[in-house]
Amino acid sequence: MNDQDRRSMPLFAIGTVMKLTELSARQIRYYEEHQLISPERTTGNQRLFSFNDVDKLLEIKNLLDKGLNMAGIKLLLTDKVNKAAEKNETMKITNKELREVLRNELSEAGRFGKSSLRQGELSRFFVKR
Amino acid sequence: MNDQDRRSMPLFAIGTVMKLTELSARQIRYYEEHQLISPERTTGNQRLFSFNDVDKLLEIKNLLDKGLNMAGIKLLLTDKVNKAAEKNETMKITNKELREVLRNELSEAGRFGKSSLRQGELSRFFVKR
DNA sequence: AAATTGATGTAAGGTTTCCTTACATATAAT
DNA sequence: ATTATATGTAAGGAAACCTTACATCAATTT
Repeated sequence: MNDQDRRSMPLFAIGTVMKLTELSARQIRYYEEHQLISPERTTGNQRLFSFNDVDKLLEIKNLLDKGLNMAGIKLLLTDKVNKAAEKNETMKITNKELREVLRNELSEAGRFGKSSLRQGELSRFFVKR
Repeated sequence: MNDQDRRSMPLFAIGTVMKLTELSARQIRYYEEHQLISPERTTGNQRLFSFNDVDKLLEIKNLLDKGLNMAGIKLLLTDKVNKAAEKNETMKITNKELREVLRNELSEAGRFGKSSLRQGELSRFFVKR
């Protein structure tokens, strides 16, 4: 079993994810509805989230705090742009530029919630190689 | 938040732990009853297990496979012996000897279950420093 | 300004998972 | 043979989760 397998293992119930991310169940389900995440299900249809899912949710939260809407967040998180970028120089630049543009359009922001876990932090559960 | 905090965070419902360890709920609760683990609880009294708990359960499973009984496992896992050993040369030796004795009393063992996760493996979720 | 859209709250009714307690069982120890 | 150990199983109840639907409130659009 490699890291990627571990990161995508269905582990957490939604209650745990709520605490981990400080998002409401409504929000989490809403983001799933809009295909930002797609947690596995138990045989009884209950959601089980992976580390990847939680990391994504933390990133979503981060971008929400900065004022982005679903569309923007989707653009930044969606495979389309980011994954394509990894394999394509031109895309990579486009992606970078996109991030810049979005970043510049942000309100100066800065006020953080009282989140106990910051975006990307859960990743440290994993071994970096 | 440091590694130890992360390792002891209450994260997993018992169903998840069952899959992770391939132990029955009955077994897991039994080991708690006998103070081998002590998972947190939700406000509604449902168990939430940490990485440490799961790692311990995997170790318990390992020792079970080797024919140890609760008493032996308890000796090997319990703070008393191991933690004390870290700080005391004499104890350390005693502990080592104890391990030897127990090891020698094992049936030659060897047959493993079809466990998808081996003892210690979950630890790799964490950063080793 | 009024209507629409986007994002989240909340409530109802139902299902699944988990809880404890208790008793059954099989193997091992005495 | 009896007792102890470790686990299975079942019952009844509580907690957590599910979907659906409607409410709300801010931001857009008309």
